[in-house]
Amino acid sequence: MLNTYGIHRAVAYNAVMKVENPTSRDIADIAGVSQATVSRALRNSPLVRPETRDRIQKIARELNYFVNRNAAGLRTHQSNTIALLMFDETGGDDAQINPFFLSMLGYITRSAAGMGYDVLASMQQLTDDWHVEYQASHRADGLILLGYGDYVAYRRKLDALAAANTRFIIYGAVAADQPGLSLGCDNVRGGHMATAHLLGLGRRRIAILGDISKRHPEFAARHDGYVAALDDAGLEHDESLRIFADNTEEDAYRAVRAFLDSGTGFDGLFAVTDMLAIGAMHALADAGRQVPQDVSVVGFDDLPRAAYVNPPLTTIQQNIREAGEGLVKTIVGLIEGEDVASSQLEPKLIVRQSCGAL
Amino acid sequence: MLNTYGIHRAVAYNAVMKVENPTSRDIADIAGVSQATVSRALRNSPLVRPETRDRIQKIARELNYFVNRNAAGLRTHQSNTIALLMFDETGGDDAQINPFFLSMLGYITRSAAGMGYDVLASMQQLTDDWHVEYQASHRADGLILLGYGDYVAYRRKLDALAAANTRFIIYGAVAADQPGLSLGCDNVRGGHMATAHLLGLGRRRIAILGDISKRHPEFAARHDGYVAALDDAGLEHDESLRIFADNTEEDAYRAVRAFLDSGTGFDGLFAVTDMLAIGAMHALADAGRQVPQDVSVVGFDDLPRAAYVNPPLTTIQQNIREAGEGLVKTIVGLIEGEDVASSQLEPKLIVRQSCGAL
DNA sequence: GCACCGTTTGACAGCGCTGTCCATTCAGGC
DNA sequence: GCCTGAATGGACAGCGCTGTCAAACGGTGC
Repeated sequence: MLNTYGIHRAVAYNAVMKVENPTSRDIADIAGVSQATVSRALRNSPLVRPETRDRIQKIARELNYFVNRNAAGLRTHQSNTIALLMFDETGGDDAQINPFFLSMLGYITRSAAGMGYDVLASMQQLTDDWHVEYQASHRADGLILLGYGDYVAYRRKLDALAAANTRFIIYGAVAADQPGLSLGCDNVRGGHMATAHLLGLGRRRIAILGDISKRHPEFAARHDGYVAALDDAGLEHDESLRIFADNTEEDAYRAVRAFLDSGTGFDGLFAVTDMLAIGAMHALADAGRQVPQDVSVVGFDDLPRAAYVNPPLTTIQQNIREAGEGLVKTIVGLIEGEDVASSQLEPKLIVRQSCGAL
Repeated sequence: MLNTYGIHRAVAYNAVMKVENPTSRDIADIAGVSQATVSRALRNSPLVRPETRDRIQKIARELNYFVNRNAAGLRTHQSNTIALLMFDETGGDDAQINPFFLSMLGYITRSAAGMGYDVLASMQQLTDDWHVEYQASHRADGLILLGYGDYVAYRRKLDALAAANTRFIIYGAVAADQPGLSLGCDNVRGGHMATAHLLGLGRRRIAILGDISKRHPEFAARHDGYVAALDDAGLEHDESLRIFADNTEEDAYRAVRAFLDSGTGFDGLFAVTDMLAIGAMHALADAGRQVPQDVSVVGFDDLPRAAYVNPPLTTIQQNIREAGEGLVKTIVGLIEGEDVASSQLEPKLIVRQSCGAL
């Protein structure tokens, strides 16, 4: 390949000859215009005459030419890429990851593509500061964090990101003094809905299942909604109806079995996630309790499987599509200098057969 | 920010001052070496004295400097990125996507990270030639394709990729004359294992559930294994025991209900995926058939939920971890000019309670 | 003291693109 | 015919890095 201008490799182009890894200069030589004009034409600049533009674009298409993103990115100081970081703090067992994330990933990549952005995906345990690097190295213009697991453990990261001036948005976990943008479902409202539904069916002894500590702000918020609903109904909330479980099906199973063994009476159960609800329903079934007659169960998330467990699970749906699209729209807005803010999405009660009137 | 050499913005550096978006030149000025030396030091070149290297790296760390990937990529003509394209041809309902993919994604991103590569994720319906662009635009050095759905529909894409000299590897779908590299589970062997297991339990009327047409080469291969196992046992395979279903739980449910209504007798069922098996088990239960007594069921994939359905599902496990890591290792090998080849992974029979002796 | 050599560093070009500034062209008005 | 201004395209610099080549440096042996 000659690169001496004037004897450029593509000058001798004709309909037959193809250039192997064409650059905009090759296209320019073939089209008989300057390289700058090619650049403009391909970005649909109004500065080039439509006929010229079309001719150039046609040649580019024929030669399978695409703008070199490294060069463009170097020049413009942006990558048109957002990094999607999935924090996996459940202990590293991939098989247990909430399939919810996969749907989200789909909506995120598609709506990012629609806005001209690529998505760099990463799933890791928390190590030191790998996440700061994405923006500093110009690989991504902004970050979306899908935190899953222990909030306390990654709160430090949020502070580090904020300190490094990184543009980021976090899904779900929202604590009052948290830096950066966030988007999540209105967990308080969701918890309220779930509990109010059980109350509406005449249930009075409603247990809550999950880790509602500060480690999981979203679960804690669901608990707040639960308490508020009880309060609205004029009921005290009974601390003995709190069942702790890590967010896995197995742990929920164990916890509910143990709770049943303890003999505490209850007629309703609000599990802070569907995975927990499903584990709980197995435990109830294995202990000979009828769902929904003896105990009515409400979950949270509306996993695909929620509709197929036995009985089908009443749950609170997070609008995954809105969430994914909202995350992208917000982070892109932040990148492009618009005025954006954190927001919450409305949860929705999905009624199925795991709840019944007393 | 002054960029005139000699009055460079970072020249006046002292322990307190920090540069905002440092470049290697800033580091050089501060360290009192040339920019080239900084570049070398950060890549651990043996050409720089260890003390100099350490000093430079320390400064870089302090200033939160990271190599600009666009600039490096422009210079070296590579991006150290692989694109992961998830073909979604199931009709676009994200909720039904196989959670299998999510685990895979985890292994892929982690092993890519371990080899110094980032992963660009994309989930799309098939459009024209978007996937060719990744390499041509220097956004990715190679592609991993996780095809899901209709093979016929994306076979055209594989040919286009091959024609454009794109480096790619496809997971799962393997047809004899297919271009490019592939890695998948040995589906014939898996189908054989599943069927042989049922035969070993005394089952003789074994139905097969799924779309085993050429649209799904991996399912067709599982069917081949099924036929081979029957053959090994001296049994004819009975075409009336083929139950067609799209790869969703609901469709499997409907198909099996219809099959039961048709009155064809059977005592074993090999579902070509776990999702199908789960739908089938619901259908059997709702029709009053006992699993495993009346009908023993084997699935394929070993989804996380397979262990938690009722009864727990006997299935063929694809080693997702090996698969994810193998895909990355192979595509990186291809990118870096090593001698790599397509390969198949050994499936494994996971025995649970959905099968029993007759 | 000097030529020689290995080690370490610096100077420099240029990867392919975009944005700025300048040159050319042409239509229309005088 | 000449001037003006809009429309169109070209020249050029430089984004931040890496690889090549050459220079400087500090021993070593004669």
